[in-house]
Amino acid sequence: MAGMASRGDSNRQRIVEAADQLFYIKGFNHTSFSDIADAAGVARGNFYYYFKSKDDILEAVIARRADNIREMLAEWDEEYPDPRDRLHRYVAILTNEQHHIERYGCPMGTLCTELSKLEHDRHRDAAEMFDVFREWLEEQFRLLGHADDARELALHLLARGQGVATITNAYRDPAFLRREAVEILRWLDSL
Amino acid sequence: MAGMASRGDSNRQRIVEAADQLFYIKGFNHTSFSDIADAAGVARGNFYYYFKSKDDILEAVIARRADNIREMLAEWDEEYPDPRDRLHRYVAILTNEQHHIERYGCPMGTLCTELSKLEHDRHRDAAEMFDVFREWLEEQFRLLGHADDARELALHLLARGQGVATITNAYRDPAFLRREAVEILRWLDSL
DNA sequence: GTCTATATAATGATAGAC
DNA sequence: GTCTATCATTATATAGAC
Repeated sequence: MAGMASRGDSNRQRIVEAADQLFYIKGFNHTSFSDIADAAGVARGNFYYYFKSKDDILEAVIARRADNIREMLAEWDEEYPDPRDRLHRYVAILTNEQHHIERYGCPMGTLCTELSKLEHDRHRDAAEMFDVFREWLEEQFRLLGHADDARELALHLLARGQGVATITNAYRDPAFLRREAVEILRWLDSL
Repeated sequence: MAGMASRGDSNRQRIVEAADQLFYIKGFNHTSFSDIADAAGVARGNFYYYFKSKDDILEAVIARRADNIREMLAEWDEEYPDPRDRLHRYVAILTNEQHHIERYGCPMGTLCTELSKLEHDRHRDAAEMFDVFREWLEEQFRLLGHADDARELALHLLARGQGVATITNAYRDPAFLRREAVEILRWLDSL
């Protein structure tokens, strides 16, 4: 029926999920259609039924990631009434994901950096993934009485995570990550 | 004469310098031989007289960067007798390079991250660029009486710089970089 | 040492059968 | 909607003239 959401979306979804993982593990540029096709179990030629270009797949991947983050934060809001607990939960991403970070860095940071160097049109969209976290972090700091510098605190916290991810990945040193996570929590508690 | 350093090294040097810049601006994978050839003013075919592969050029670029860092740090050691001044000079890299960082991130961090995702053999060598800074930073912290945690402090300082670079690049926001540089100096002075 | 071809492989993208 | 060819382009790398 015209206008109806077409079925067969499972193939589309599998392409986006496979691309999401591969863009994280191998990077956007280095991931080929063949790689995605193999991982998703879909023939190369069929991609162009759902996406008109590789950039279109990238756009879908970024939207998917942003949605996943929003969903996760909404769950945290329900689970943790105290903003301080929410911020602690945020920092716990580092230790929970330490093995992925050790191997591939941060999914947002590394994609943003790559798209920036490619002068890719979607660089701005990628940076908006950070905004989903940033706005949520700002809200928590506001709730804790830091109305004036909520934005600065949120950006600082984002940057701390990025720095830890980059160095952990460069040195393949998850022990460094764990030490820094403790320091970040200490900093939060000192506010 | 056999064993003598061959002349005509100026072409070799121009290739490495052009590759160094382009690997920073466009990334390693996205930089083609044609790009380097155009920038260096050397014919593509002539590359293989000096380097047997693109990876060989990468190796030379990493070695060049490490040498440049060592040279810079040696100059700082002469110019600043006080370890505290040396650490301040290190942080000043951020503000001095703010426009490059805004556009391309950190040369070391972004190359390391990219090579990691490419599973490139030279990832380890790239990480050793960080070591040049790290060992020098450790020495300064030791001189300031932090013998026990010099390594942790050095890694922390490296990570702070990486985080600032990544977020500054993602948001194209040099004002954030300047605020964070002030915070890092405040942290150093509080030790 | 330097250059102009050119080989070879991989990539993103298309055409068209079913 | 899904697939199998296949095209056009680009990339690294080589051969060989000068």
